[in-house]
Amino acid sequence: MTTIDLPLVTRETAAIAIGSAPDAACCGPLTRETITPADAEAFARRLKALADPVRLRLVSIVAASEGHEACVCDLTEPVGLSQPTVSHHLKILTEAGFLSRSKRGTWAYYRLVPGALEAVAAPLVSV
Amino acid sequence: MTTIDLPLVTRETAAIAIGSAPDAACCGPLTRETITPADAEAFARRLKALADPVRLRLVSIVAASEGHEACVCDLTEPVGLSQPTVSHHLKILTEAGFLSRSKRGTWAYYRLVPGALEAVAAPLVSV
DNA sequence: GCGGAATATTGACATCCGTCGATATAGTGA
DNA sequence: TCACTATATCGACGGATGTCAATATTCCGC
Repeated sequence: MTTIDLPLVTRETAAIAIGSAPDAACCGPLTRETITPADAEAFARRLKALADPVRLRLVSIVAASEGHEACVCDLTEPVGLSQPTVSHHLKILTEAGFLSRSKRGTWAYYRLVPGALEAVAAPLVSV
Repeated sequence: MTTIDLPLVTRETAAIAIGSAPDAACCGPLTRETITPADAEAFARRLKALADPVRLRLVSIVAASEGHEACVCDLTEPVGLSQPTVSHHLKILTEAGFLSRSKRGTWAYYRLVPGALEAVAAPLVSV
């Protein structure tokens, strides 16, 4: 069977998953007006998912892989960590909306969600 | 006396503090080629400094303040935390190169380092 | 120099996080 | 149905992190 698990859709990621304008991440530019506590909480949650050296490498490796996707077995060796740990990091990235998971056979293929990285970068740029 | 504490200059922040081209953050776009473990470590360290709701609010409040600077006494009440905790967060942001500290009298004024936020956002955008 | 105010540092505490080994789950092929 | 493979989940452990009260430090005005 072939199933596709889209990333967990929350109020923050809905705008990205649905529309074609991923710029509406969570909030306007940080430096224009003070961010609300709720928006800060949501934005911090997504940044935290990315703020780990292993997860940054996983995102980078997936994006640079053949067909822009990779299975867990392809990722374990490059990062030098156990399979459960790699699966754990991939789950965090998927739930944060950065990766999507599609299972084909016994393999689970992960790929970058288009616009997700740009969306999290948007509030950081002034103009 | 009046002293100015520039943010801690490391190999990662040196390019920002010195030059006028803050784009050379640490690495090229994440999605173009796989990031090196060392670059991932450095990039994660800077993202982690930003990935906290309180610190995001502090950055936002400082940037939106009069004269683009604020002292600790101005920041304690808005975030609703104790003075030591606010000083702790400001130290983390300063050491990560996002804020600079200048002491005038008993007060310590913090301001946003120009280009620091844009520099951390750069590796996340594809083009 | 002394008292007071603003800030930084210290020490303690609870919680969260990254990691692994062991195990469970799901799919394949014989 | 039965091994075998790939992946996910669980439980445990050590280390990092956010918070506060107490204290130290630094600076100003008198």
